[in-house]
Amino acid sequence: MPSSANDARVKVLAAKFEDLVAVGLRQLISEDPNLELVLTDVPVTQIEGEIERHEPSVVLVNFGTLKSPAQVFQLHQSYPETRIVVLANRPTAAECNQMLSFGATACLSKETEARDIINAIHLASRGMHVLPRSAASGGGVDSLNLEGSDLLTPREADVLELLQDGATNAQIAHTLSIGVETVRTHARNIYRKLGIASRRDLARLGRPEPVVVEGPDDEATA
Amino acid sequence: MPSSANDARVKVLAAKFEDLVAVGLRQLISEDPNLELVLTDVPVTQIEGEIERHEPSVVLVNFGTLKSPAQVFQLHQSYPETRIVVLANRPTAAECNQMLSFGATACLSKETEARDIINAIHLASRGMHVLPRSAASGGGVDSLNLEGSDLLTPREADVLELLQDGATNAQIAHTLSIGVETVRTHARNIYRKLGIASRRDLARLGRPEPVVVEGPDDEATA
DNA sequence: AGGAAGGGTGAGCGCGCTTTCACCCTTTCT
DNA sequence: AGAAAGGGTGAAAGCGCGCTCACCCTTCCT
Repeated sequence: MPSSANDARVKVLAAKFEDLVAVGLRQLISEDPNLELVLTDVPVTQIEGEIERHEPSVVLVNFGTLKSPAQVFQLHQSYPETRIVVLANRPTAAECNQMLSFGATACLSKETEARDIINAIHLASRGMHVLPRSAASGGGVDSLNLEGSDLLTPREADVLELLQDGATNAQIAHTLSIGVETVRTHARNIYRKLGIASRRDLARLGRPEPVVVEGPDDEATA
Repeated sequence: MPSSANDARVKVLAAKFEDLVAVGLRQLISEDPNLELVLTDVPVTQIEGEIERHEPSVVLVNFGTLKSPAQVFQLHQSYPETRIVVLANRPTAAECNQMLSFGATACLSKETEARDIINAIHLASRGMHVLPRSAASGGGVDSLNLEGSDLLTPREADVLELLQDGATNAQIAHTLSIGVETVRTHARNIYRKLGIASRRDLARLGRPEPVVVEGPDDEATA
């Protein structure tokens, strides 16, 4: 064996899955001496907290139970060191690419063979991307049009950043030197693309602990 | 009993690599009981023939020694069942995506850890895509622009198909109901994108055995 | 030598996306 | 109730890309 003790076991955290899937994951991961399952059945609302607590290398999330596709984005923003592996039922190429563009490292079908899921976890733990057959390959040179579906435009990314800082539309408009109506348009498109409904969804997704004690503003009124 | 003897060992064929890399590959693959290395050090000009002879599930090709990026495309066209794993020195995201769009199943850096290369071979043998860290992930929602670099447009794919059939520019123009000048423009762009110089390169790439005995024409003058 | 092919450049048209803004409405919070 | 935010629609301008074609040149092959 070239490598056995050069690094600790890969810590894996699994979100909530269907019972059968969860049992299978537990079994498979426990069988691999190089994988360590630190926690399973984590509800989507508590993933951030548990990542903070256990600092896993890989987190397995269930596409079907995500609050929104944007949760992957938020997880990646909050914990860029943690590799996100998305398990979906029958992911389309578009879905996989959206997941990747939101920061996921791998996107797998739940129909994937067990050994391949384990392989993918290993690869993902070291940053490599794994995608199912369907994605990234349509059959030839032509029929290939992944990417570009629900990605944020550069301007939308600008607005998103300020949105995450808690700025109002008027503040964003002033900062970017554009009109408030334009900011509202960008915000609408961001919400639609990220699959959320409001800036409060954004805030909720981004923060592990809500801690909204309704206190006075701290620094926003610079 | 997830899977143990439900399928034969995965047959792997390795193209010509640097000596050290080749030795390492041989050692690694022979260590894996589920992998079978059928042939190594295959020169690029003989890959087609050896694929035909051994029918491997996976072929490892060396990006640096490819005749052109289009060789991957040609291999995929000729043997769609064989998964192509490209090993490159330090592949850029663009290169990896070009390889994928040309039909490769995985694109790896030679710096990849040994166990990950083996994992990737397994995943690739079942059609899953594996990409290095650098590819498919730029950092966030914005800086992400993979794909769309050197892909053929639908019209170019039309022209390529006829080009592969050996049609002249005039015949292609007539078939597609466009002008010869337009065909020449498409052809130029195809050659540039595929990294080749002429339709004869295309023909050479597509045929396992060159058989250019410098003799009289055999079939061109149909 | 003549024809086919290839390389370079540029031009026009159409389509889709991005960015900007405007107007309408409802919902939510204070 | 008023302000902020959100949803829907639409429109105009700009940009890039794909497709089409044209003109110039050189190279290759017979």
